[in-house]
Amino acid sequence: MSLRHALLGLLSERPASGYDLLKRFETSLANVWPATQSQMYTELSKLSADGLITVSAEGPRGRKEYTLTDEGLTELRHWLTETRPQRNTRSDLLLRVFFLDVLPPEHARGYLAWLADMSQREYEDLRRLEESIDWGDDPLSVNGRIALEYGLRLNAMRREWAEWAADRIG
Amino acid sequence: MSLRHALLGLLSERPASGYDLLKRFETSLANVWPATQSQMYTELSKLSADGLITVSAEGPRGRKEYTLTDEGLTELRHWLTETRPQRNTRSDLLLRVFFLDVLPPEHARGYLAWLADMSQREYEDLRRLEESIDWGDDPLSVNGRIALEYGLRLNAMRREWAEWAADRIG
DNA sequence: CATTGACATGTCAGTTCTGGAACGTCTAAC
DNA sequence: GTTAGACGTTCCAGAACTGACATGTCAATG
Repeated sequence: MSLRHALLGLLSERPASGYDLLKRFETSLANVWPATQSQMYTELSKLSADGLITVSAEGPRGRKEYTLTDEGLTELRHWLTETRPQRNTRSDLLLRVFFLDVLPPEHARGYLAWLADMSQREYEDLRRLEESIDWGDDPLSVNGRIALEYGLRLNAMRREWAEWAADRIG
Repeated sequence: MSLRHALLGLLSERPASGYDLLKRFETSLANVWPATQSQMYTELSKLSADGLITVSAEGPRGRKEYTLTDEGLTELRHWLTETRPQRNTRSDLLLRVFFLDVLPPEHARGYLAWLADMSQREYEDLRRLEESIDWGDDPLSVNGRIALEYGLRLNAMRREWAEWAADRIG
């Protein structure tokens, strides 16, 4: 149900079309809330029907530019302040750990080593991303930087943990 | 699609009924892969229809005990070795961070402070859980301990990050 | 013997999500 | 001119998931 709020959030910065939002998603929110194209267009229609956003302009190729309404902004604020994240996140990654013993130890260690590598690679990708961005003082920069820092710390922690875990097996 | 594998994994330890699995889930896997009762019974039926598990005994009150078949074990091993976790996990928590600037700074800091507290509480809960369990040398203890350690490290990291982030705002 | 609570399964309507297919338009480059 | 590629939207079948409701049995307690 939070794709809704992700879209409201993006539109709170500036008006955009579904296509624009799709692009913005790819380069930012996709990491924390993956969504497909069909899901986004569907959700935009619903948001529009619910009056949280409105078609503020139509461009070439049937382009529809959506703008956040006051009601939409209220809903976004409400979501941020009155509701708390609750859904336990699913982790395919950790689920596997529970059943590692059905594999021979060297395979299990192999999985953990792969995890460590993957975390390291993601860490480096994020570092490069961090360096490639011209961080300003604007709100989006501050928030984006904070979210990115979370990713950095997560991947660092994950790598260390995977290495620690590999040692415990066998 | 991984509830399937969670169930296969649990059944690889020993045969169990849907009800048994439900209980086992609550106390272990629920943290990494939440699932409802209806989902589990539905999935058990499908697994049985697909020949990955089989009804090995029927008990009182319509109890059906399921046992992993060879085919099921093969599928479990295949999942563990041949496939890689890919789905980016959704994080309601991080999603909010992106839009924190629509709130006044003190509210934003309040959210991060709440996050830090929550992480601290979860950390302590896990510590208590860790101490309450009699960890043996069996495979499940080893794996469970490893998964728990992940939770500990994650919450520790999250708390530090939230405190760091609160400092950056305003 | 009545009741409570754990045991035990099944079904269903409604929603969300996935992974595509389909369709059409504009622009720049060749 | 035409064609490739970016732009742009809509629809859909099927799977997964949620949050109930429905139904009944067995064992122990009072």
